[in-house]
Amino acid sequence: MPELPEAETIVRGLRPAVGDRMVRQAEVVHADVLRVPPGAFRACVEGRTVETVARRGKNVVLDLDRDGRIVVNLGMTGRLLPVAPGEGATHRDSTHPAVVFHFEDGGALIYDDVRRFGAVECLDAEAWGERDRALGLEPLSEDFTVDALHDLLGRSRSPARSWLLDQRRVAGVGNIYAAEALFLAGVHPRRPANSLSREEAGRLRDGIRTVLAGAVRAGGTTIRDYRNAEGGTGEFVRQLAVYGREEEPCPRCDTAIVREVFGNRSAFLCPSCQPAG
DNA sequence: AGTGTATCCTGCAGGC
DNA sequence: TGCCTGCAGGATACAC
Repeated sequence: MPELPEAETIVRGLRPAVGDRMVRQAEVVHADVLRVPPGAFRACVEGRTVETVARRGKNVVLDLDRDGRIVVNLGMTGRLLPVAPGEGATHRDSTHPAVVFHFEDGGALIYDDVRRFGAVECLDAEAWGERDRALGLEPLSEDFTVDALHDLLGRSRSPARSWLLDQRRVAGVGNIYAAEALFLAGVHPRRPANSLSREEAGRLRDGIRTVLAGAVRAGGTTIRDYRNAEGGTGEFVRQLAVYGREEEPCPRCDTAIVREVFGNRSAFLCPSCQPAG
């Protein structure tokens, strides 16, 4: 998906576009991105006002009046496309609309998703609290310390890459940034999480923050589908060291980058900078 | 507890 | 041109 930097970029683009607007009607084009029947979803959102836009992990959170929230997980190909009032509730980049929020002022917000792996939910305070607690540390927050990371890593023997993809531990890292962070830390993706020394945990913490912050600055990474709220691409792809660069030279040592498949996903690594256990 | 596998769905690139 | 296979920023459920 859109990982943390893409979600953050979308949130920043959406803020000026959707704040203080009342949802007059939610048009459900593809109910499979909902987790409840369309009628229940519509009843939850219609007549409520979007107050602010936030992010939690990879999720875009639209805060509603009366303590409700629209929570959007963009899956692999989800997009949130705002439409200004008077533009007719369509968007030139919307090829596969799944849910269209029609605002009272004539504007709209389109949730578009080619593969429909994403999810759009309307949660009350309690359900959101539960969801929030199920998600792990925010990697760009102050809480994400070396001690916290090292302690969490120590509780699991799963491979470091799989560990990073689990949103219950650290929220927001996906396959691209896991590959990049592990490269920066010099840690092989298959290394058991609990085998990382404190020093390695420190490098991993720094690597995660460096790569996520850099990607936010570049507006995210567009491989194919990702677009920000303005329909533009993310330029971090130029700065990727290993992801998608099989057989290309490692930027640090020129050794050929290797692709290894495990846990159903491709891992990319430099066999020289990231030695196996 | 961890892992391999399958599933949801569509589109695109590459090989023949 | 067309057909086929493999692949994709995610998440989950299942059998070992």
